[in-house]
Amino acid sequence: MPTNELPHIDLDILAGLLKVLSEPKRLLIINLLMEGVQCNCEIGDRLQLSPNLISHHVRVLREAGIVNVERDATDARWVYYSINRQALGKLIKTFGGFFDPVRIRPRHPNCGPQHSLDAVAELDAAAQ
Amino acid sequence: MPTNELPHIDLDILAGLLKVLSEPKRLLIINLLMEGVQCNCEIGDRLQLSPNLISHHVRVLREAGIVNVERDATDARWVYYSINRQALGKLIKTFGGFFDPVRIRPRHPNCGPQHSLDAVAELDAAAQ
DNA sequence: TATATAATTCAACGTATATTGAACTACTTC
DNA sequence: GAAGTAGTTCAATATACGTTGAATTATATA
Repeated sequence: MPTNELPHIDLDILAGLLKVLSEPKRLLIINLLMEGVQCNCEIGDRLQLSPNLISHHVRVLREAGIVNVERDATDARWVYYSINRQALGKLIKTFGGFFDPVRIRPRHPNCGPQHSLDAVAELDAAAQ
Repeated sequence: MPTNELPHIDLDILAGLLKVLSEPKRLLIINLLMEGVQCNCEIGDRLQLSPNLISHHVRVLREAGIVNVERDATDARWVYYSINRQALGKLIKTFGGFFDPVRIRPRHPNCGPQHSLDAVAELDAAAQ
């Protein structure tokens, strides 16, 4: 009886993604990238963070598929970060799907004192 | 120059919420609660978790405002958990607002070799 | 070739937190 | 009142991870 399970949502993967996004500085970096900022140095200036710390956070974001990284064609010392649009779209779709309040079903106690009052629960369910 | 900041989104608070949700077992608990399950014991049976561990995770969810807790009226030993619909609605709204791909603006390098090509970038921006 | 620069990698540290078992609280039932 | 039950709290442990400074890599310039 798999009841109301969502199709194709691996909660371990979702948890991993959310963990990546649960870091304030990473959210700040994402916010800057969405504004069009792109290189390590400017992020460092705007957020007052050391380059290696930014590298660390961007690496986490990149490995999660949220951020793309590419080097400048004319001067390969510079690296440009950008948001992975597709990944972001998939993310909010998965997130919104799992946490959608519409999924919440009426209570159905299978133990405790309320268990014997199942009939009442059923009425409750019918009434929504 | 606050550029493209979202209105009324505190990234620290959002990060804190996502951290709460970045735990696989907590997502499993939320999933069960959405299915109508409600008491500690059944969650323990379904997820094979010890009662104290469930208490811990539910406490985190409760303190984040995601889960409601109430005791049985006739037998106060039993406690019923439920999802806070309103909190969930606000959550997906905030999440979807912040990570919405529509927010992604064209790159605008303020440093690096591309910086001198600002005119090109402006054209890019105009072309969207 | 030597120096400078942008970014990454590495090692070390401190903190936060999931997990576990035991003790405890509140309540019910016998 | 004694025993049992549902759940919580506590103390201890282990692990994960953000942060820092130093070392390293790769590239460009003088």
